[in-house]
Parts: sequence; structure tokens; C-alpha cells
Amino acid sequence: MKNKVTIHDISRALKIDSSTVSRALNNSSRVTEKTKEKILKKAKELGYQRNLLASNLRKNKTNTIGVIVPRISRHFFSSLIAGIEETAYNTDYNIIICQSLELLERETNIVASLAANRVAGVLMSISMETKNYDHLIPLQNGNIPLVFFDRQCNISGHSTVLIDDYQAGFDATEHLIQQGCKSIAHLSGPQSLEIYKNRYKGYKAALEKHGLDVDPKLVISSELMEKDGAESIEQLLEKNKQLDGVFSANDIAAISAIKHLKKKGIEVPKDIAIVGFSNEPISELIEPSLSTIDQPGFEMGKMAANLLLKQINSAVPIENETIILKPNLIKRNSCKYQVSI
Amino acid sequence: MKNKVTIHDISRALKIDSSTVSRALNNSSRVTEKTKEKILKKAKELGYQRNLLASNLRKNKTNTIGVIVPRISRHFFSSLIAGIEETAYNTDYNIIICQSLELLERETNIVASLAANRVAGVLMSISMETKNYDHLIPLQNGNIPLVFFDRQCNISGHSTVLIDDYQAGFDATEHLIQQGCKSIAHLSGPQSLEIYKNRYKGYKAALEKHGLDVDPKLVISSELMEKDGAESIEQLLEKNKQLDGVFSANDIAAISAIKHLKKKGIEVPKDIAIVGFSNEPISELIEPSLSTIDQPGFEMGKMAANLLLKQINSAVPIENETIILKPNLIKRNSCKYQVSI
DNA sequence: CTGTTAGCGCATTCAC
DNA sequence: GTGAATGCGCTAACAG
Repeated sequence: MKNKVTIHDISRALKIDSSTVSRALNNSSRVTEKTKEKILKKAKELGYQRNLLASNLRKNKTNTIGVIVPRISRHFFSSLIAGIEETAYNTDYNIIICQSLELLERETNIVASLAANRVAGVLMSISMETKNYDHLIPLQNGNIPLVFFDRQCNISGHSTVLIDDYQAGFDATEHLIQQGCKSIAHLSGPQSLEIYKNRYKGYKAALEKHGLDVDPKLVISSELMEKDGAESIEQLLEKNKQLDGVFSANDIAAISAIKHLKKKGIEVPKDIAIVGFSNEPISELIEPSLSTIDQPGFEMGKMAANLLLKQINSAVPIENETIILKPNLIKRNSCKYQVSI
Repeated sequence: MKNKVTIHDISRALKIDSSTVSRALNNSSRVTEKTKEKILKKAKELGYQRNLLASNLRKNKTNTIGVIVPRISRHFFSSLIAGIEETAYNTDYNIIICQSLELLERETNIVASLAANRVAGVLMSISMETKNYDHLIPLQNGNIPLVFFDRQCNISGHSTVLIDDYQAGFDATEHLIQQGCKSIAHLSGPQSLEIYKNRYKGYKAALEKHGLDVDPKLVISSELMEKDGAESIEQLLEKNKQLDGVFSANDIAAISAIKHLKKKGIEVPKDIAIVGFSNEPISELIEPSLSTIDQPGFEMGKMAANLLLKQINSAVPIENETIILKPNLIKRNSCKYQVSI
């Protein structure tokens, strides 16, 4: 049986005008408690359910925010989404989740779809493929606020939440140095993305601080996918006589590299420490000696959502903010096959 | 600058009635190719963007499906969501993601909200707290199709996608037996949920098949949260002189139990094998000996979404289906601290 | 405080 | 094939 109960039904049943019913249902102060009660009672009796579509159309705003991530199933992003959902739930917003899969074409379609759905705002982490931002125009046209997270975007006019990648790179590398590593390699990502540039800068800075050379043979850039980790570590071993530590700019490549080493049973002169990002609860178990630098995904999600809500709820355009979160180095003991950040 | 371009604007500009514009934009066959072209051109020129809110209100249906999971950040669910998103994207649907956090109250609110938003359908995995299903009535009232996944629900009239939990429990237990374990404990979940009942049944069946006793002292039910794993393993060690293997009904508890054992440096007479669900890419690294039973989350998401779409797109109510996916036991060598399923 | 009026933007009847 | 009229369900403006 279809639910066709509208405010008019309860208006008719009570001989009260539908506008008053609407007001009562919205808990307006300009309705007597008595009539409010009567209306609410009748509404429940008839099984009334507000049609938010109509309400949103009339008000020309929705209670939905769009979220675009490269890949939902990566733990950093899923915990980030959890953070967004948490604050959205508390403020009566829904979230629409979309994944770009690092593809510009998908990102373009998604943006258009979100704009057509008149979302109240958009939170996004741009794809690796994205080099210019024409596809974001529909949001601009629709006057839809946009907040970036994790991956920085070179266009002005938008708030951003980032992790201090420089610091993360620095901390990770310094940690390896403190464990006695001298010859430390770096698996880096596409230099078109700020996050990888900054992690690399942190790596360099830590080496320099401790008087170690920055050897180009020790740095390999890739897309940091599954296959890249194994390939890169292989190359590194070939090219370098000595290799004490590896700082990986993400977890996927780090894990792949470790798997590769384990599979080949490679014993290198010194322990290898590999550092990438991961806040998997499970990661602790990999090695008792594991050190990690946690990316605060959940926190970041909450902050990004709050930033966006501020924009949504302010009548006038407000100043953009950039929030930089500190990564969290969790040190453990030795440094064999460490997976971290 | 606000995007206020409606079909009326392009109607006015072209001196063609808005209804024709609407038809053209919907690619109706009852519009000349010529006028269609003119209209599409003008639409692009003016930067027209269809207002899906209005369209949906008029058609009384949306292009959005709601997804309710206990917790987004658990890998099984996030990869499941990725599967749902994939098929949704390909069929021009959006997905609204909500997490119940295993709380009935939240689940209730979420259901009401989705109903109010007139989603086209709902995919859900009920929370552990959910014992009856009154809170699903809004969906029924709204005639909104509902498909369950992962966790079975004892009400009829809905399609379901499940993993063969009996088989998973059986496989995991038999694997432990084959590794030489005789005294195998089981960390089970709330017996109100079918999945845990069935995993337990599989456990029992495997023991019986191999002529081993089913000892009640070896079975502990809990909510399988972080704290439960450690507590349960502690209790098991206290109560049992011998303990060769443990089959854990989920990964959270299993990981917690392993951590606890490692922390206390407990050496038990024989190896302990702990089996829980996890398809983390990282899990392989925990122990070279790790065996896992993968839950096909992505696949399940796709299947569930397809089932729902079938319901949504059929004019008449269609027969319910139950799809049972096989778990995937990936055997590795020894059986020390195994985390799987 | 409550009722009246008038749309939000679109799609779907009907006519012609 | 196209136009004119109508209303999806709700809220906001204005009266009173």
C-alpha cells in the first residue's frame, strides 16, 4: 500500500490549513502548542512522512552533501568517510559517496551528477589524473561550496584539509635514521601531486639534517600501485650496493614491496625499514617491531565536513581556511620490514 | 553567479513551449530532430542543468539508493560499498551511505531519513542490536524495495545476498583440524544473528565429521568487538588445559585476541590458530603462515545492487531471491596465529 | 496565531 | 509534432 499521505490529508482531516500544518511539522514558533500537538498526533495516526523532495525543491536546498574519493575501499578513505558521515548524521545531512577511481572522466561525470542533484556542498579529493579544473564549473554555476581534503588543489577560493606531508616524510625518515639506517631509499608518487612532492621534501630535509647524502639512485617515483612497490624495490636492490631503509610514500607500495622481499627470501646486509601510510588496526600485527605514522582519516573527515557546513550555512561567502593536520608517528622498536605512516 | 537556467529560459529564448523543451531534453521520440538539436544547442549555450529535484518530485521517483552498513571503515563493508557504487554508477544511480554503528536507534533514524528522501531502494545489513523490524515500516509504507546483504533477516518479502557461513565455519575448522589441532575453541557472535549461528554450526559439523568432541567450554559468544577478543581468549586459556586452535567468527575479535597473546607473551602448549574474516591486502603480511578465508565484499556489493535494481525496475513485485556466495579459503602453511575468513 | 495565495522546476495529461 | 494547462508536495510571503 502506497504512502500517499500529504500535509493536505491531515489538513483536511483536521480542518486546519495546510500551511499551518506545514509550520507545525517544522516546529515553527508561530503555532500554538495545542494545534501543534493535534497536528503531530494526526500525522502519526495517518502515518505521514514528509516528502523531502518537495521540501527541498521549494527551499531550493538539499540536506545532502556529495563526497568524491579516489577509491572507497582504501582504509584511509573509508575511515575518512566514516568521519564525514558522523558529523553529517549529527547535523541531519546525508552523504552521497562517489569514487573517481583516479579517472578524470569519472570525476567529470560525478561532478555533473552531484550538481544536477543540487547537493548542498561537495567534499573531494582530486584524482591523480586531474590536471585542470574545468570539470568543476557545474559546481561553481550552481553556487555549490566545495572543500578539498588530502590532496591539495591549485585553485583558490576553496577551503582545504591536509595532512602535513612534509612533516610525515621528515618524521618517517628521521625515525629510520635513528634506527641506524644510513642508506635510505624513497618510493615516491607522481610529482604532479603536492602530497608526494612534500613527502619527498621531508625525506630530503631529514637526511640533510643528519648529514646524510641525498642520492638520486635511492629515489624512485611511480604511481604507487601494487605492481609498482615490487618493481621499485627490485630496482633499488639492483642499483644500490647498500640499502638499510626505505621510506614509502604510501601503504600499497610498501606492502607490495614487503611481500616481494618475503617471497624472494631476500636477506639484505642490514634490516630494511619501509614506511608508508596506514592506520589499519591490523597493521600492528605485521611485525612486533612495526612503527606507523597514522593518517588521521576519521579526524580529517570530521574537519572537512565541518568546514563545508560552515560554508553551507553562512549567507555570505566566508574566508577560505586551510587546516593542516599533524601526522602521528607511532614508534615501536626495531626496524625490520616496517610498514608505516 | 547563480545557475537559474530553467527549461523556461530556453523556452523563451527559442519561442518554443517549455513542454517541448522538456520532451527534447528527455530525448522523446515525439520531437523533430531539428528542434531537438536547436534546443540542445541552446541548452548548452545557456549552461542549462536539469534540476533533478524537480524532475524527481514530478516523477515521484529518485535516482538514489540508500545503503546502510554497521560501519563504513571496516574493510569488508567498504569494499562492499565499492561494489555497490560500481553498479550504481553504471546505471546512473547515486548511493547514500549511512552507518548504523550497530545501534538500533541510529538504524531507525536512518531508515526514516531515507524514506523521507524517497530513495528508490535500500540495501542494508542489519545491526547487531536489531531484534525486530518495526522500524522498517516507513520503507514498506513508501513502497521502497529493500534488499539485505551479509546479515540475514527473518522477515519474508525481501531478497538477500549472503555468504555461506556454514561452509566458512566448516572450512576454517576443518583446516585447523588438518593442521593437527584437536582442541579447537570458537569465538562466536550474538546468536540472534543467523551468520553467527551458521558459522557455529559449521564449526560443530567439522568437529563431528572428524570425530572430535564439541566442548561447550571451548565456545564463547560475545559482540566480537575489540575488547571481546582479548577477554575471550583470556577466559579460554583459564578454562581449558589444552588449546590448539581458535576459530574466530570475525576479524576484529581475532586480531584483538592475537594482540593480547603477543602482549602477554603467552606460550601455549601448541600453536594457536585463529580464524576470522578478513580480506585486507595487508593481512598476508601478518604471518607468512597465514591462512585466510576471503569474504567477497566487492562481488557481494555488485550482486546486491543488481538484485535491488531488478526490484526497482520491475513494475510488478517480483519473486525474492536469495543468493549465497561461497567463501574462499586460501590455505597457507603452518597455523600459528592465523587470521582468516 | 492562522488562512490565503502563489509558486519551486519539471513532466504529463490533453487538445490541436 | 507542438502548445496550453495542471499539479507533484511543500513552504514563504502576505494578510488579517
